[in-house]
Amino acid sequence: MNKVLSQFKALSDRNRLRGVAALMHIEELCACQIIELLDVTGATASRHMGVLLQAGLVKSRKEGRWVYYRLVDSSESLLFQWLGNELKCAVDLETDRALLEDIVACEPEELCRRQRGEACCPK
Amino acid sequence: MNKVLSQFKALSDRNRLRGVAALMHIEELCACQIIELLDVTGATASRHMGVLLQAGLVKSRKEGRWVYYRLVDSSESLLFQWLGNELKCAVDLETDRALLEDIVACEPEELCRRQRGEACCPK
DNA sequence: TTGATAGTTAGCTAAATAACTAAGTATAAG
DNA sequence: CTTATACTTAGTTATTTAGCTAACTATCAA
Repeated sequence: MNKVLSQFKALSDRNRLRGVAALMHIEELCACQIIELLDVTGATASRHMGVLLQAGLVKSRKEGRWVYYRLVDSSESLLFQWLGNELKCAVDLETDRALLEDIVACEPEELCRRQRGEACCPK
Repeated sequence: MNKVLSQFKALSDRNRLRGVAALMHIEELCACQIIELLDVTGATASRHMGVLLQAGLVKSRKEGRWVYYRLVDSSESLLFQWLGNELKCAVDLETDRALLEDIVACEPEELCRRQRGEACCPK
């Protein structure tokens, strides 16, 4: 039951759940995109994604300096089906969904530039 | 997403998950049976069941001095289906399942007698 | 090779939480 | 009415954890 427990623990944090919800919409997100979405430091985002990785809910791939995350293959499981249904109508995720649109409109490079204070793409 | 979050939080504690797992086997359990299963004080068991109640995962009914718990009606949901599947093979729940058999073999009255130190039913 | 950048790890602090004991509430029994 | 009993609530303590800053690693560019 340790695996199940670690998965519930991973999903029982608001920011991590927001990250998972985002990945149910966008398929793949760069670390810097998650930082932008959650509005936390890179360190915090990294640790959150680490928890999701450890729990086996998310996988990552590294491409140059960038790390990309997506849901694991078993994300068709009943758990994710249930979660998708529950979150479908979540009012408090609407701002996230809008924010996500802006975020994916940016290339990671531009986003990172923005994050270190240099003016960049729309919004 | 607050409801989902509270459900994940409720399920992300080992003792609460053990309680839910037990209720997936037995249908209805008295508070004193849960105390016995988890081997915690009454206060602790009560608070745990309170969390599960608040999260809408469990319901309770009072009968005289006894309080009985069972899963909510929607326990056929995909979440519980998934959970049932995951826990089916959980090795570390086997002792719980054996313990449960002993526990339900006792009437609550006998069990409570045992809990306050008086000798009682088998085991 | 040197410097910049994306992300992770380490160390710290503040907040959340699980456990206990003790006090309180509600029901049954004498 | 009084006492015992089943459970809950309040208050305390110890552990866990989410957040930050700072230091570190790895990759890219000049």
